[in-house]
Amino acid sequence: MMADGYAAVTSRSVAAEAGIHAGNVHYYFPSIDDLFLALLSRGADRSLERIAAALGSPQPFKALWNLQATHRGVSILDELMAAARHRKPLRAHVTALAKTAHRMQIEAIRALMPQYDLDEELFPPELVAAMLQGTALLVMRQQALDVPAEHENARAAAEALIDHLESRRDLNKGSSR
Amino acid sequence: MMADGYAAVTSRSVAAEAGIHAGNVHYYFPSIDDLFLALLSRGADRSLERIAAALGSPQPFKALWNLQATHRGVSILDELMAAARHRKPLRAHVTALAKTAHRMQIEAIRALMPQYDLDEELFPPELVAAMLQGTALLVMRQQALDVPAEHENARAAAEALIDHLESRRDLNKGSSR
DNA sequence: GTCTATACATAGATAGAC
DNA sequence: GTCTATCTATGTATAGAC
Repeated sequence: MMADGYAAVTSRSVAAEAGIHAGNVHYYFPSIDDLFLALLSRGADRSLERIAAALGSPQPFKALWNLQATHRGVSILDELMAAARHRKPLRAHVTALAKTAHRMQIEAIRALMPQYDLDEELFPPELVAAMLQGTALLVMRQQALDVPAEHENARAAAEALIDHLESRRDLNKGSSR
Repeated sequence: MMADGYAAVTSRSVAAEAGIHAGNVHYYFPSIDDLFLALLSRGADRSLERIAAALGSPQPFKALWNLQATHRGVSILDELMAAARHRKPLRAHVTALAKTAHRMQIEAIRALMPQYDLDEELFPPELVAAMLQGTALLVMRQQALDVPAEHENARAAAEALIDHLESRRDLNKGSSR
């Protein structure tokens, strides 16, 4: 799926990859959508756990960035979202996961905002979340498309900015003691 | 394509939509990839023109945001990028367009940076471009997935931030005269 | 230029042997 | 549980009538 897109995931291609025979795929996953749903639900739990862990870590923004700008699961969900556009049975499940992940982040970021010393008028949690996740998504996509040199600058600059925010947060924590 | 994903674009579905017959689609577009390529190349010129116009407008960041967070062409390119992952003939053309658009923006933003009063150490042009485009991409996607209320906050906050940057730029221009 | 008909390949899914 | 075989549907593409 990652190499050739969701449309390349067929009973036969999956069977070939797994070293079994095509009919057998339907024994475990009656329909192909069931296979995607299994992939999604297995990934969903892990994904939400990882986000929760990142949000509770010592450097939440940095951890969230690392998750969304480097983790394979993000690209898989990206592909599943593309698949959900023409596979109706998937759609509700994918959107539900996206919404849950979104709300988790909004609430956690809202609680963290005071520590990061950002103007909350200009940077409400919804925007911070969208900027963080959106920038990560774009960098991941550039990486998939471009020659390596193209996206490295953006990635490095994003990490430097986040490190800057984290170090400012550390200062705030120190001064509030 | 926008409603059901690129995989729903078939000789028959296109013919039905156009009110003609399936074989006729292949008369104009020998293969389906040719159809996608035609769509891409027609969109590419327009798209680059629109980006150039935005970058040269009185409020470049705002214009770029409006283009990338509201324009239909962005979603089409998004879908074509998904298609390019498993349709090899498309891949080179899609990446070429993405690269060209990317470089145009980087160069223009680099020239504009001094006016926007941003710390260029923290915000190099590559990062500004990635944040702007990435945030727009995410908001567009939220809009496609969520109930309307979900993405409105992020969109409104992004626009307020950009308006803030634009007004600060106007002040700089005024004081430099 | 548009239609009908059709060849060909591949996908989804099921049945039944082993 | 895994295999083979097969049905059915759909998509790509071509040929030839109108």
